[in-house]
Amino acid sequence: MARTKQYKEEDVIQKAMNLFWRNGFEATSVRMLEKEMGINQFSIYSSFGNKHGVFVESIKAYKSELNSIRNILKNSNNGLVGIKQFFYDFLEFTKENEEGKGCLVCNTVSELGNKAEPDLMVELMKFTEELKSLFINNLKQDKNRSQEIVEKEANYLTTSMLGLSLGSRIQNETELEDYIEMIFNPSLRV
Amino acid sequence: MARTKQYKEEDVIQKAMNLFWRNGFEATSVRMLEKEMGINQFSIYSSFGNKHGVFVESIKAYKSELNSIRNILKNSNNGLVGIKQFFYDFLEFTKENEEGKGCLVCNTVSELGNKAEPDLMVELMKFTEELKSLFINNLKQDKNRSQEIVEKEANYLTTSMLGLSLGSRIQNETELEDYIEMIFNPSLRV
DNA sequence: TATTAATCTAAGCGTTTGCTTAGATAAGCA
DNA sequence: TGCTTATCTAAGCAAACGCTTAGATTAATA
Repeated sequence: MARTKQYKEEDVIQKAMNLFWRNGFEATSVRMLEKEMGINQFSIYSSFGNKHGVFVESIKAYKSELNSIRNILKNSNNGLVGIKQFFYDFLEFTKENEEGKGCLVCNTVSELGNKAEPDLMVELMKFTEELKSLFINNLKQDKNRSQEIVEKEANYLTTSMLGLSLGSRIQNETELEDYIEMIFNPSLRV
Repeated sequence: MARTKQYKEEDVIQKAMNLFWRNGFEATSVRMLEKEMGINQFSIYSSFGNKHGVFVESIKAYKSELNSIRNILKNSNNGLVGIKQFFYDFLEFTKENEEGKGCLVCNTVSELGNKAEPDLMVELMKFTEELKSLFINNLKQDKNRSQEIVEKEANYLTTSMLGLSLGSRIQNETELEDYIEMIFNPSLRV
């Protein structure tokens, strides 16, 4: 028969993901991927088709990387407290290995916007929707909330996560802590 | 003597800014700038040095474009009400000419992060700081707020603006309105 | 051990990138 | 009107881009 692969695709995607996370899609070249993934361009293209294919798989890997903190939220049954914890967990998550990377999905939305390829767009949207539904679950755990207000609060929390992602890239710890604390213990009212 | 310029630099920068706003820095090529600005590459380079120079001037132009709604906030003396109005004004601003562009400064922060050239970074940071100081001014207009809480609230509002910018690129009107309303009329509390 | 076929290396494909330059053009002063 | 000189056009530079391909290598089967 024939020769066997000298790498596991999940291993090299993990490395590709970290590169995309640091640099974004456009600013990451196939030559850079080659070095970081530790395999030749031929192998990259035979395994993933093209650069876009590597990226889509990286996004999927990112989402399962996020599963650890996602599951903490999913398994919590303490309503808002669990959501607040998720905000702090997420902030820690963005700082692992290297600071100022933010969230890969949010970064991608910002970089490509509505110009993302359909299959990629699906992955990005699923991310936001899943987040929102997790928020809704936990919001419902605190009784005496109407369906209507839960929906509004979930929309608010989802967009707030986008702010946290972008904020984590340029703001200091105090500013970010003030941000999270103010979300869950607000003092503003018009 | 010699020939005179056939274009005003402020005019062509305005057009460059719109292109950068739609596409981001990397995804905007000098050939695209050439067409959009209506002048030859030679003129671009003799007027602005290089692509980066065009971009820095575009960021400055963007900031003065934002002056109209910035001044509404600056001249307001109704505290939080003025800040809330600014959030809505900003949302309208991001939709002018074309939807889903977000805020050029926020987009740039997301694209380049801490890899931005120093002179560009200065412009980006000035933007955030100025925003924060405007918020502080208005927060102080509502009496019985301590200096300490004003600082926290300003940090919160600044990061919230980042969320609004990114949100404006992917979320619908309802989600965005829920977001703003919840900021200024919060129902969450842990 | 010889055969087979997938995986490897490395060179190279055509395009596009940011930027430069030689020569044509034209505007103001003598 | 003729000279001067900055601005224009358009061609072209090296480097980097995403991607392909020919040929060497290697592991599993017969």
